[in-house]
Amino acid sequence: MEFPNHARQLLLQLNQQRAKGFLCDVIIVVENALFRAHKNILAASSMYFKSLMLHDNLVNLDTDMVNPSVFRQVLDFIYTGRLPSVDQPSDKNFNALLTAASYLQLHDLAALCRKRLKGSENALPGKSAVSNGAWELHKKELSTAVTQGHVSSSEDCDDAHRQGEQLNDKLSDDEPFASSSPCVLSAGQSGSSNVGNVGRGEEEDEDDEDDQELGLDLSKKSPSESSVTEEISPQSLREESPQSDCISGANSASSEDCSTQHQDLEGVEAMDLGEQAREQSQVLPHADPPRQRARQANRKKNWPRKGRGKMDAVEQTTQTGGSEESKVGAEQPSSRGSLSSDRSFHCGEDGENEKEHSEESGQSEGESLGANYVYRQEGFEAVVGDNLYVCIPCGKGFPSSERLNAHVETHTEEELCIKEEAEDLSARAAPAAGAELQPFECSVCSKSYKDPVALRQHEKGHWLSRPFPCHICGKMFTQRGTMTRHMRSHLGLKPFACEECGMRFTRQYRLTEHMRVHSGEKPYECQLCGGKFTQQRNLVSHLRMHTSPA
DNA sequence: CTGGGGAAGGGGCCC
DNA sequence: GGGGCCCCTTCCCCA
Repeated sequence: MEFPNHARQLLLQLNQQRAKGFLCDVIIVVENALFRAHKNILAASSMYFKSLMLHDNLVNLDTDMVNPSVFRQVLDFIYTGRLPSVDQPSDKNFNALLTAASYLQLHDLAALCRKRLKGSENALPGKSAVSNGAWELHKKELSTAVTQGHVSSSEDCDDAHRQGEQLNDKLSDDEPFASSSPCVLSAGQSGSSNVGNVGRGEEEDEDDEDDQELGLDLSKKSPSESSVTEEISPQSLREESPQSDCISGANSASSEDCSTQHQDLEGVEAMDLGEQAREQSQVLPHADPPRQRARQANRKKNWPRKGRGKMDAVEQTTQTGGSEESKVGAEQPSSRGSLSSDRSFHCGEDGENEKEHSEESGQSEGESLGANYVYRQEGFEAVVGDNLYVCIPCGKGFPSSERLNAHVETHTEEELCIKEEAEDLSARAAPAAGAELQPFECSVCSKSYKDPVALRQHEKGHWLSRPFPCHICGKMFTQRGTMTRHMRSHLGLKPFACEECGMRFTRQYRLTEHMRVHSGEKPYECQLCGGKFTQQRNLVSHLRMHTSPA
């Protein structure tokens, strides 16, 4: 007995989830475009992806091999088994697709492209026939992988390699990049990052130092993490909550999906989100092993339970089948001056939703205004065409962040001063009649304005000194390093692992600090009372207690 | 309920 | 660009 459309329905759902960013657990970076997807699906489609998905939530692809528009088609193919909905796909397009498919070891897509290219030499083959053939092959392979359950992160390299050989046998062709052995690529299993390796083709090099040569390498590794590299980062589950799907504007998920995703998914999510969340936690019963171990260790050693704030909140909502909204609430940035980052990106077609979320979460209009202060990402094509990076002050669009940054520098300080003065004057001229009349406060300097337009005008000045935007949330940073570090937290990349308890950190310093928990070292001593502390910041906090008036 | 301590997250800044 | 450190902040636990 077999339900005939089961695999197809499953893929359809997955593709819709991708369109929504729901449960997406990996981000693929292609030039300036970010694509969200499911590790399972990518790993089931390509040995190359499979080897990369084990350890990284961020994959950086070689832009010589694939560009954003081609990868979009590739991704559509992976999720649908169909060629992209291009009216008249040119041979050039198929060549680009073939290159990308070969590079990514998507053998069925490569075969399809070759078939199409060969066919075009004679006569155009029946498109539907080709698509159906591809679909049958694709469906068979994917459904097998999917029904096996979650692609085990601990699945060994031999298995991957075996399957790769099978695929290669099946499609034994002159794959230009098929020699990229997954086993070599997955050197990360022994502790090195794959992010930087992506796209290096046959020039594999296990030297860690080379890992950072390409693109964004946010995954700097701990010197010793062999014991934990195979775990799914709990952060990845948190960070890539459905609310983060704004990035999935880049996913496109083909126009037909976008047009239907709301109808289809709203029902699904309204009814089943909690169920799915529960299922997710069932699939990953040890979704947070490092922390669990840490807590166990704490209990064992009678340490206080670790307070993890936001993560705990998310964990609770997940365990109880919490709604998307509740997760968002738990994820709100708490730091001062935050530009409401987690709300500030959204699907291009989802503007209404963003408004709804803002209202639901009780933000003031001024807060939600932060949503406008982002560099345009993929998904905003309808607004700014190819120039996705927009200079806020002057509104000009640029095709890349680099071009935008170069442009931003052309705004002179003089120009800024004039603007600032004008803003100050208008601010002073406004009646000082209390917060009700000036409810829009600058997130940087706390100046208040009576309307969002004035506030926005004022805040422009701040951004020019913050030339490094986060490509995920749009938040601006003064230094590239800070932005990179910030990106790590988005992506759940915590390369520094504690050998004792498995807890992971985004910064080496944090790990050093944390290790004192295990060693019992308390190097910071209060000169007034002799109290000792593991963290200097806690000593500072403690000293305030001494100095503050009783 | 409250305040203090422990532990952790994030941003700024300097080197 | 990365490391180290500082600051502010949050959350949890416990007395």
